[in-house]
Amino acid sequence: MDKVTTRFAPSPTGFLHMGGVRTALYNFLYARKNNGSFVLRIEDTDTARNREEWATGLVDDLAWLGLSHDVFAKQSERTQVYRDAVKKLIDSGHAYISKETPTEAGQREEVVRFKNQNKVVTIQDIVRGEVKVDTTDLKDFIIARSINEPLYHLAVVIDDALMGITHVIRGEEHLSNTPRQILIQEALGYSRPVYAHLPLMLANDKSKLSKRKHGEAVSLTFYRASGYLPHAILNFLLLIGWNPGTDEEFFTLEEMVKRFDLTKVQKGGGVFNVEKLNWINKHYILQMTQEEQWEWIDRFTPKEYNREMLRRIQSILIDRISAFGDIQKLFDNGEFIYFFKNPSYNNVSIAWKDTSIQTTIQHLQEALRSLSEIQNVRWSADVIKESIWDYAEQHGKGAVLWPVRVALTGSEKSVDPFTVASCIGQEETTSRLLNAIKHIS
RNA sequence: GGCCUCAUCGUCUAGCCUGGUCCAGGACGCGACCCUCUCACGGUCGAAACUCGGGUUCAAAUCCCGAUGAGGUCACCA
Repeated sequence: MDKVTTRFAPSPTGFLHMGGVRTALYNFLYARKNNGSFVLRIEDTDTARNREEWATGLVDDLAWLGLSHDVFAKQSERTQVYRDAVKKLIDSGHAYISKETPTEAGQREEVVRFKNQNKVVTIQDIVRGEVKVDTTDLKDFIIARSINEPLYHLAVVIDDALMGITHVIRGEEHLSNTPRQILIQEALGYSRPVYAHLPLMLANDKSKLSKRKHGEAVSLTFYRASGYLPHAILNFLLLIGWNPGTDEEFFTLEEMVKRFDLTKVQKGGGVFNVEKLNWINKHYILQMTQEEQWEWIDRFTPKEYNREMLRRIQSILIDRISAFGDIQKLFDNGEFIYFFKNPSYNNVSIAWKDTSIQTTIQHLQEALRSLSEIQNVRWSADVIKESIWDYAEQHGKGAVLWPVRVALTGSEKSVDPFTVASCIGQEETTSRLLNAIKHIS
């Protein structure tokens, strides 16, 4: 039996989108599972729309995801192969040169059309089962703009055959195109690969995920830039359209390879839902070591934020984010900025509920007093808490702790006062308490 | 519009092939409560679905037919 060979064949006309990533993943997994070969083929026959940087980006994105390929090819470097095939088709009477009247700029006066025999094609699709299509209404479709310029369907068929692709795993949008490819395939005397048409990756409105319609948030680039982990993305995408039939949700790449099974692929399209991605990403962030987390935090946080403080509040940050890009969003929203600069008390009430100003000042002064008794070397959240806890319990935790916390943060919502105090240090804590007292006096 | 595909909680889905164990299971999200000075985390509990109509059968989410709905595709794009 032939060695299992799959391929991912994107065209470099834009960013790699999430549907494409899943297609790549499934192809990769199926090849690896069967000790086969995974081909990455850049489909750049449309010279007008291709751009080299997109091709480079595609390769880079796949590498970042860890979806390594065994064979790399570019259609633009294979023109001779296509030319030979076109000649062969014409010589054998399966295709002919046709005179045309161009209706748009760039169109040729002569193109190569396939001579359609109008037969019924029956496809055995792994995920869809048997699909029968009458190819009559395809007419004599165009397969090349000229002998040197093959069109998509022709190039795909030739490449798949010559590269020994055994399994064509691609999105359902190609199901309708399959009959015409099979026609070309048969005319060229190639054997037919196994087809598996994957359910579509849908947007919230249930239509096919597309950049034009749904914006940047459909491209891998967006998630990469937002600090999502490559493996979390793969794990998330894996589960849209496939599942192991158990309740398991997390898989290492090795487990994916071992468990993946084309016959368990879903038929219905699946909506790309970010909440679940966030949850999976968070799960993997929590699995990282502190050092690993730090590398990402450092990379995704603007330089102006003090790294020493950033390190101190690492676990707090990790607690609040689902992707590393969220850190900047948090800071941009004004959250946690009290770790980096003095708070202002202008838009916040320092006193707790209906506690009087007098009493609040008393509490703040008491906090100041007991905190000043802590030896600087012992300055830590636990010690700080211990030093004011009894007093707070006696006089009402809200009445005491709220003003202390607001004095330190200038915010109604924040991390607890003990942690904040321990992070900003004894001197700064003292200074902020003093400022707060001054502010309400 | 022609052709093709699909149809279980808001979303991802298990179950469907091999009808009964399903007044339909899990997860995300959501809600409530607990924890708690606030926020977040965490814990507990909860609401939430078999598109509709026929048929087959003692019995249908599961099989058959039809309707409806949704999506895809019909380029000298891929």
